[in-house]
Amino acid sequence: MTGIDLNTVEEDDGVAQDQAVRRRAPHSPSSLSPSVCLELWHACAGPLISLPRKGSVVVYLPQGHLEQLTGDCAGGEDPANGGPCGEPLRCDVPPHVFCRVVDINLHAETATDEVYAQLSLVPDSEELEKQLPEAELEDELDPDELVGVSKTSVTRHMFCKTLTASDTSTHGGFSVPRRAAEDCFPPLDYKQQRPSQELIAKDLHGTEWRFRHIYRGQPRRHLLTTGWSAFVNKKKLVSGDAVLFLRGDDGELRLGIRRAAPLKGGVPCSVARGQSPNPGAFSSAVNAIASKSVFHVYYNPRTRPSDFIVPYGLFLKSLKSSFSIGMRFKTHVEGEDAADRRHTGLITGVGDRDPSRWPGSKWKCLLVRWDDDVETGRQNRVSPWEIEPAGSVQGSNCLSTPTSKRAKIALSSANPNFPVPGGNGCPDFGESARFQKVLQGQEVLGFLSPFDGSGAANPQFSEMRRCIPDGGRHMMAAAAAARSSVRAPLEKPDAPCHGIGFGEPSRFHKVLQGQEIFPSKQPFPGALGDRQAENNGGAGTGGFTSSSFRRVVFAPDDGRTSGRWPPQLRGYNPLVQQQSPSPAQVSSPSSVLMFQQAATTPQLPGGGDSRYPPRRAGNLLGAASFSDFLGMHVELGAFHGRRAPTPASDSDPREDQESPSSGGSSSCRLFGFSLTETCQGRSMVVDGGPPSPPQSSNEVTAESSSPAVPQVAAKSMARSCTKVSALYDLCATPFCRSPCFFTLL
Amino acid sequence: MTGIDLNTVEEDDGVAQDQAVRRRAPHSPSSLSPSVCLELWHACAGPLISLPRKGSVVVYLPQGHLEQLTGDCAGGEDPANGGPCGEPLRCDVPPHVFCRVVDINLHAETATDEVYAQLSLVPDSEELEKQLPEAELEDELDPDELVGVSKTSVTRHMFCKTLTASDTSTHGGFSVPRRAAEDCFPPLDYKQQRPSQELIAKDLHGTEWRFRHIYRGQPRRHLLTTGWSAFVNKKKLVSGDAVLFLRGDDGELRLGIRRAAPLKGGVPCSVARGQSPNPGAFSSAVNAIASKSVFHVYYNPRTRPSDFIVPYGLFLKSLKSSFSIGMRFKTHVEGEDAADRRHTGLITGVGDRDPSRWPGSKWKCLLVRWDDDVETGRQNRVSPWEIEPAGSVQGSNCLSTPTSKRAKIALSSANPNFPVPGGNGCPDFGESARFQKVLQGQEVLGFLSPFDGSGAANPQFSEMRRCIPDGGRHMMAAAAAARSSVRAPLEKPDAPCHGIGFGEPSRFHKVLQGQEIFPSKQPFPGALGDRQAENNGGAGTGGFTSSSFRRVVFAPDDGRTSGRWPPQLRGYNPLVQQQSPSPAQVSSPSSVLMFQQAATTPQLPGGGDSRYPPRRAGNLLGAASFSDFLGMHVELGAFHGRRAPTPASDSDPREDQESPSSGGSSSCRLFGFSLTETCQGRSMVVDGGPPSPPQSSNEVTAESSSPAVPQVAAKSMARSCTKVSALYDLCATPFCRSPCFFTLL
DNA sequence: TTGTCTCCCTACGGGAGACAA
DNA sequence: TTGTCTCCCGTAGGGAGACAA
Repeated sequence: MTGIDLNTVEEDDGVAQDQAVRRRAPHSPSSLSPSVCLELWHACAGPLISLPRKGSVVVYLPQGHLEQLTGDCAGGEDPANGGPCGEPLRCDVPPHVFCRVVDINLHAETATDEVYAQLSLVPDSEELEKQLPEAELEDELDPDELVGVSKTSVTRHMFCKTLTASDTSTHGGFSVPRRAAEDCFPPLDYKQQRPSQELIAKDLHGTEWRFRHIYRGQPRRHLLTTGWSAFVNKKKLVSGDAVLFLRGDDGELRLGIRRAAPLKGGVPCSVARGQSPNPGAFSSAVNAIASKSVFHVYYNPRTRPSDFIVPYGLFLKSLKSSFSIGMRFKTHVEGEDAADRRHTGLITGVGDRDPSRWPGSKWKCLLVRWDDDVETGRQNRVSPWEIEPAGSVQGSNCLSTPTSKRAKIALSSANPNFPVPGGNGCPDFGESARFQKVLQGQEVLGFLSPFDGSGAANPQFSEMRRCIPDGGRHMMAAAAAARSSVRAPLEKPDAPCHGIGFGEPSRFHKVLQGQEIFPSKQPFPGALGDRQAENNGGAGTGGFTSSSFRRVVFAPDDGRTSGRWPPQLRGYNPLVQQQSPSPAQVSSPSSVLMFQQAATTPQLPGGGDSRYPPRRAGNLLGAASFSDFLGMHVELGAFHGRRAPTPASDSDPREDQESPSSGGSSSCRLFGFSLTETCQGRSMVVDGGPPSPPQSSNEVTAESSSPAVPQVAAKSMARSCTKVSALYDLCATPFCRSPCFFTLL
Repeated sequence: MTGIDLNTVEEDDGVAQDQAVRRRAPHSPSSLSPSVCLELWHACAGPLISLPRKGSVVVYLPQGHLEQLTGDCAGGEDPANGGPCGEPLRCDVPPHVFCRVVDINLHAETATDEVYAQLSLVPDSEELEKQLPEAELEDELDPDELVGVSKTSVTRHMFCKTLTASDTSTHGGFSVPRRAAEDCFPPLDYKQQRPSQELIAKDLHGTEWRFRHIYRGQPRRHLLTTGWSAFVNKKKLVSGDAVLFLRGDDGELRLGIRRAAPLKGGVPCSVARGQSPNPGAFSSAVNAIASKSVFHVYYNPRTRPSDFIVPYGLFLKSLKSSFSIGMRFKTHVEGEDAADRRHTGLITGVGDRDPSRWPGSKWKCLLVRWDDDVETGRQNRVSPWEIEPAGSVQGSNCLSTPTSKRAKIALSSANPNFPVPGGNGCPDFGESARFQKVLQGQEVLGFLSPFDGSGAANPQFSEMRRCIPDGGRHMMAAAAAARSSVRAPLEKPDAPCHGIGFGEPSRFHKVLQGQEIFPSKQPFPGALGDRQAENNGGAGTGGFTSSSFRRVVFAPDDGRTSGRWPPQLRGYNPLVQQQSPSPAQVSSPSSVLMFQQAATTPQLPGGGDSRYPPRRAGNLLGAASFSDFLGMHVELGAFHGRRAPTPASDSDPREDQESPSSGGSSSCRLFGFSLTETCQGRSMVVDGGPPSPPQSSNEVTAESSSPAVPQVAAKSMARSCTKVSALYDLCATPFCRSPCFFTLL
């Protein structure tokens, strides 16, 4: 009311009665503007959303597609009925169609702001088959950027808050968490008795929203008042939904929504997306496959994952895996109604789901019996890439055999909910409720302390690697799938695998709910403060020495490129890796999540608010970067879940020293796996030849285009990537199980 | 507030928060309920809306269809560019496809309440060609009911009011015109100090709306208060929109909307109607034609008329008409932006619009130059059925030659805006603004005094009939259409044309705006009152003697069967015709239109409110019946427009005597054309044989199945119908030009 | 630090008669 | 007869500090 242009509640249905309030940005009429909105899109989609990158290869399973389109994927039915075979649909397509992702378009529903993506696929099997032997791992490691992700995107500050009842009530405004306001909003003139300003934020559609931002009350707090209720009403926000603010480097505010539940009563998605009815979608796909032309699938982060589009690497891995009757497995099944749960079961059969139409299809080729039969309606058929072998196995899967070291580490964890760092080769997710939260799409912050600095033994690593079967590699375009054969990929099975810690348990818990604050007004200093130095020496995490390297680490565009190797994994100069800062102090539990990415103007850690010590390297990855880890190729979320939080408390970084995995060595590590040592001491066997350097190496170098970065960094990177690919094979964890949440609406 | 269940303003987008307010009628879940909603549909569509009846034959012009779908109908382009021929669309369909209307489904947009109809067409050329020689006129006169129109539909009372600013303001309710309230709403207990009641009305979707109806104020007036603003908000009504209430015989209230302008910001119609995109619509039509299977076109009363579906009869007539270069014509062109205007022009060329793809097509085969070139964007090509020969003709079109009498009559009109009754054979529309209103879909009440009671000569009629060219009759299913041959339509250009009066000018004006009240709480008495008798003698209009005849006139189902011959024209017993009542006094100008159709309980004209004298026959037709005249076969609106209002003032029926056209003769007349006289003195030349009696004659007789109606009435009717069919041929007036407003969305 | 509550106050809008076209 | 105005009044809801978790 103090001179600020007030927003009024507008009527619905597009009859804008108050044109002055919401103004469409002239430069972004209807599609998403390239840079900021990409970040916003991913922020709204949630960190678990991974998209294949443009140019990557996926496996399209028409059988699964058809089942989903015909609503026949409910599962739990008699497996003998053959699924949707009764229908007179032409299905003269192979069961596995290799496709190249030629385009990815990010969209947001006009009515609901719900984000979705359209993937354009082109059948591409011949080329793939030719390239297979060499391209296999390369493909998994290909660090190309996700399409559309701006490489020049810049530092952003953002926060995400789940709306409270007060936030959505008609009577008040929006209570802005203090640090969020300080970090994302322009500073107020606190000298005034009741400082206030007008904020203008653009949503995904480029529509401007104006809010009065005031700092008042006793005690003082930040509030959005005028304009807020209009926004709530217009977006039909309810308590439980989350809003996120994102500040670009230019100071421009972006505003996103993540709803707790899909907005009811809206236009059906298929209509809103101009999608033809279901049967047509499939037939068009079939036609496109026959003519090797492009077809489209829609990706909705909200809908139940469907695995009829599988990342190439994951599919390869599932082919390599040997699943035999009697083998126990575990997976993560997302029920339609209940929260996500982790389930285990027993493989009771292996066979085609539709022998007549798609013989040899891997789609739902495994018959399983779940341990908890109480929950009916669960599918008794799964696809190989949906599951992973579990603990006590009758079959011969070495993944289930933890090394003695790991077992010891795991046992050292007093809290079963938070397994000790390092985990084991067949990791346990611990208490499932945590993952529940994670899988609901709440934020997961980067708790990956990339490397713990120890160059300890890595035989375990190669050992596990050796166990990965690679049979089925030649079944690529197969109409008949073979059972996987065992193959030893690594000659040195004892690669070290040191885990790194998460934060202290409660914090970890909160973060998994997406409510954690990662406070830091400015990114991390070029020079290390005391606590950082302490971390470097004690916990073995490295600090940064130059902002250019930091930029490599935090490159925000990477933070949006789910399904890709995050820069940290593409290759890492050990020098750089030793300089990761220590984690910042974690604020009290709240429903606010803050993202902190790269800073253009590095600051001393002690600068700003000294109450918040610099964060450690793991945190530096940030939620956005962490979402990379949940991508298709490296489902690092699995690692994440397996990891125990680091014993180091944020309030006392010295606790890092107590981490069993932080042995003080300075080797390059990833989640406790010492990558550098693996590279140094052992040679990796990558299918008949040295690993080809990832394409991205130069790119990353160029990105962090400091002349100080030698070309050798790229080579190191390449080796690291190779190791990571081995890691990837180890990571067929529940997070990997549903790597892509594709759905054709 | 007095115990009535209040409606609250609900939120939009279907998230019904107040379920109690709007309740979906259990028996009409989503489609229109048969009886009441049919009337409501037509009421909402407006009286100018004419649909072909089920089973009738139309001509489908794929060329026009395609042009509309591809947005190529804007016209005004260089005619040499050939239109949309550049596109690679298959067009192996004949230019004229005769189709039978196998189904008509009435719909209403969920979001906007906008009414539309879906027509199901089946190509039917062979049958037609066989039946042509005999079926030609029969088809035109076929009095079958419009599909779905219940023949048992009963008396309804309805009114339509254009909303005022007060009606739509947030501050008040809806001011109900007194007579409307008394006629349509249940009576209030006027003994109370402030009588009120709750009204429940269902809209087109069956949704119930509740309103508090109160009678208060000083002076007293009827108001809808509580619930009204909710309705206004929900329907997004604005000042200028019209609401109509319709009371069924069961007392059930129906509620419709007729918007002044299409609701902006709504869902595109094509989406709302589940219609595939444009190109698909055409190809499906093409396929259906090839396979002689059904296809659908959508009819939207709001959209710009498109003539790619033409009534069979009209098409035939256009084939018979001779259009030659240099001939002047007139038409009614509805501009996209401006109001509807009448235009004249000169035919400058005759030739195929797309010689390569549709040689011989009549579609836009006439090149024209408009008289007023100022308005750009006008199509310089028209189809023959869009125009009519106009005044000064180089060709030999008798229609353009006014009789001396008519000229005299026209001159006798002091007010050029309201030409005297009778008009002339080549009528002038007079001031176009009036017709603007009519064509905007506002109500047009029945000003047709069907027959003036005299059984006088009808030579003029047969003369006109004789003039009907029959060339082109054998071009029916032609892929190559022949140019129509020139032929002298009338041998006696000076046939008498006696007009009958409309109301007094201002009233006429109001009615053309659709705002006239035709007050009468109950239909018209069996016995004539004084004024009625006065009218009968003076103006030559007949009064009714029995309610059964009256029922013929007012049959409500007829009022919904646009595009058919109204019963009055199917055949009329002169005895009956002499008994048409005189017009009731017209109330003061208002924005209310009341419909009064057949009454089950006849009342004395002097009964009820004596301030409102009985109406004359012309008014008795009522708007609903009048809409028949605007149908495809007889676009009587043209006549109507041509007619001058009767000089007889409603307040003084004796003025009828002053009408130059009501010269006291007692001949059977239609809009000044003495039908009986025409029929008697001249023989009709109908293509090698006497005119076959229209099918409708018996039917009408049966409809007015009073035993008092002798069979001779049917014969007389037949003759009248024949005459009318000749009239029809004469009536290729602007109203005829766009007889069907078909559009494929 | 922030969610919720209560108080205060304004604006909106519904209902009524007044008044005039 | 009815469109508009103005008055009256109830209520929704926005903004503020109080208070407590």
